[in-house]
Amino acid sequence: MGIEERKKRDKEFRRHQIMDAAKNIFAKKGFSGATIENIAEAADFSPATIYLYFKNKDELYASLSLKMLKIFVEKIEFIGNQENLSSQEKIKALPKALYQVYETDPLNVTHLLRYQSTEALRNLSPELASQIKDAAQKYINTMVRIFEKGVGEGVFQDCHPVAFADIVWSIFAGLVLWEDTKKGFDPRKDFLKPTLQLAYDIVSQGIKKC
Amino acid sequence: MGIEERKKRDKEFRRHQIMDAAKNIFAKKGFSGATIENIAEAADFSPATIYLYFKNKDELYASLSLKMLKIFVEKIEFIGNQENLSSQEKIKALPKALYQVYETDPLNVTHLLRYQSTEALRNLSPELASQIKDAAQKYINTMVRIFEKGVGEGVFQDCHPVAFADIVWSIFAGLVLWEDTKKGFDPRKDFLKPTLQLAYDIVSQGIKKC
Amino acid sequence: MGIEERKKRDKEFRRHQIMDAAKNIFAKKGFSGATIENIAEAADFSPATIYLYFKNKDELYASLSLKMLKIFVEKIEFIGNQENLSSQEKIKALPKALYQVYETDPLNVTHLLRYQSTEALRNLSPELASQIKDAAQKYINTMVRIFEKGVGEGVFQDCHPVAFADIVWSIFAGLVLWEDTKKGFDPRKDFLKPTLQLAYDIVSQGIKKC
Amino acid sequence: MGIEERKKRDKEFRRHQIMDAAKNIFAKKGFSGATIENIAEAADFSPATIYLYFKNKDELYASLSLKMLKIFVEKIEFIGNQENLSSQEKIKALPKALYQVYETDPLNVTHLLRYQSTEALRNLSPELASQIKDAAQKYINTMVRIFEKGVGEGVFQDCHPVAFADIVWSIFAGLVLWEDTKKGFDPRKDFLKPTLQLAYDIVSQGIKKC
DNA sequence: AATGAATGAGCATTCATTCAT
DNA sequence: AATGAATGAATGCTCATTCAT
Repeated sequence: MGIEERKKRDKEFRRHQIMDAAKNIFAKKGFSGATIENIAEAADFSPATIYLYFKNKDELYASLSLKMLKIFVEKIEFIGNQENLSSQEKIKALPKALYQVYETDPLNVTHLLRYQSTEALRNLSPELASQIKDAAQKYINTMVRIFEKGVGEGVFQDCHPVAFADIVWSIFAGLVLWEDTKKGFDPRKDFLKPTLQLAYDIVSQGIKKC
Repeated sequence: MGIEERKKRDKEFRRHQIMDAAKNIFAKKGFSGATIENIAEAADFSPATIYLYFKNKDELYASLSLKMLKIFVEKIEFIGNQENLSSQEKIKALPKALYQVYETDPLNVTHLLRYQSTEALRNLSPELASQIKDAAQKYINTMVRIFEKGVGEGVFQDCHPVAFADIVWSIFAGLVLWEDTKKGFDPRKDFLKPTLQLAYDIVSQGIKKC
Repeated sequence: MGIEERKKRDKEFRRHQIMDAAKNIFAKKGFSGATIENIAEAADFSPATIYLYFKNKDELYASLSLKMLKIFVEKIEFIGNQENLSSQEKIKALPKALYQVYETDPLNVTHLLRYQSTEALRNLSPELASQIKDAAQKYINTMVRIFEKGVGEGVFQDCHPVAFADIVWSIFAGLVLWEDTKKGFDPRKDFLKPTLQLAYDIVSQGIKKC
Repeated sequence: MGIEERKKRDKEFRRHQIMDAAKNIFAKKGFSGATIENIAEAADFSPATIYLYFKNKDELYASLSLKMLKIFVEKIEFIGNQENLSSQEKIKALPKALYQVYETDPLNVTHLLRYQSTEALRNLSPELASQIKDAAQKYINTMVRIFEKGVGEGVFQDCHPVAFADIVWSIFAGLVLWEDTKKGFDPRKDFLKPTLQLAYDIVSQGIKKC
């Protein structure tokens, strides 16, 4: 009993060891720049061992994405579940929450957002693909719920709630990537935080029922 | 003299021949999926010839991006210059204009937006890099001008104009990529146009001075 | 004692379990196409377990060959021992007998004949190698006896009996492989049986003393 | 004109350079033992260059086989065309001719015969496959012609001529492989030549009309 | 101007085999 | 006896890029 469990935990632990290493390497070198050997080395394993834990490079990368995605979803759900916040306040809470996740690991967040849907994410095992889809769906559901409540309360204008959820996410993704682009030209500049703030201010203002 | 000019025109013509071919191949196969040989073949040249016109694969790709970017800038400038439109109307004109460009060549636009700032765009020749920077700057200038005019007229709330320009662009980029992602899961769905519309409606509403 | 024996039998049983599985996998995928993992799975063991019963992949393969070889030898010896057959008739009985074995498991017979002496069969453990050699020797002895009897009786021409044994075997091997080759070009054709018949008719005619 | 031709010849020359190198490496290490790198090195080229001349390892190997096959076919056709030989004599001339080719390059002949129809020879480009098929067909045609002439003249017994051609080839192939096997057990022994002789003596005797 | 020819450098993945448990 | 876990070693093939002609 104890043995079984310990083995399982060990295995899970090593899986994470690999994912951690991969996270760093991918962030540093990009998806195609990173080699399995790099990752293996960083994880203190042999390349072949990586394949005991992940079907292939794509799935390893996708696992990382999924993990990140889940963190985002959690954050959003947390906001959605806060009974003491008004719908307005929930929208206003978004930029801070999203930025917090971004801050944890800027490179990987940027990466996730950029490669949201590259070839790398096609050809995944069905389970992984559906897990990713689930996470995305959860996000949408939460955002829709927040929005519809506001509409029901008469504080938000009535419009397509899923489209709204899309917009909220896209603003975040778009800004992260765009700021990244700009940083490419001039590395000193980093206005992501205030710009995010502004963007969601505008949005929350823009959906208000006058 | 005439000869000189003809030569130049010829050269420019062949450059475009290559870019056209490249555009299709990149769109079809993605950046790393496309090979110089593919492109050369499509352009009816030998691979080596490509290098007479472009320093390397990255620059070829970046040239394409630049071209697309210029089209966007043009469109935006055109809106900015329309004297008969109010500041409000100019903002409202954005989604249609941007979507029009998108429609021209969805794959390449998506591609441009995704790889805005990948490694591919580092290591460019200084000229090309600065040309891209210029185009981006032009876009920002135009958008800033539109916005500041509205602020001056008291119809827009006062906030950082460059941040506003960033947001406007990011919404577009973000939505295009996100819709592309969603299409990856369910190819039938394509709500880019109405969602863009809604997004800019919200924005134009959100920056209005009450 | 009883326990000892039971253990031995069990072990032998599992050995055969593996060999059976291996036979199928090798036949289906060829020697290099087959993986120990494939075989282990088919035998309901883990790969590591295979190595408790066979030194390595080569030996596992060779064990199979040996088994097949023994079947051939048996058949030939059976013919050799039939007192009621004349030397002539014994030669004439060969094609049917050989074909019968072939029929049992065409893929594995073909395989055995093709890889009779590949690298796979070098590096064997001495015991296995000598067992294979023994089987081959037995075959030769039997064939030589048959032939020499015929010579002694004055019905066969006098020639080198071992060479004769070699020829008899080679015709069989050669035809099996050649028919296999031809089947590669046109899978419908399969004339092995009549061609074997004809070949041994010619031989038995050819060695007759006029 | 001269330039074109010289280029072509050069190219052909390098192709042969590679084939020569490959021949040696394949013979020394076997098909799967040989690596492209080995071959490239032996041919004084880079691995990538090999692929300019051959689609892949399989085709390179098959080209070698084809070459060898053509030599065999030539030899046989030469015999078939010799007007001054009787049908009997033609059959009797076979072992010497076949052995002569064998002697040129025993390793490769053995190899060809062993892998006549391995996976390596599947997946070939249609041209190459058909060339090989053609060569085989030519051999059969020649042998059939020889045999049928003998039948027509009343010196050979009447039997299926293609089967006869198959047998003739199979005896050669079978004996070469079998002698190779035996050499594996005891390298000193090499009785291929006399055994071939004997085999075809038996055959020519066996098909004679009494 | 154009290109045929050549290549260096790179890389995901496979698998037989070992060994601690 | 059985195996889960780990790995060393191996390799065809691709492709951007260069350069002599």
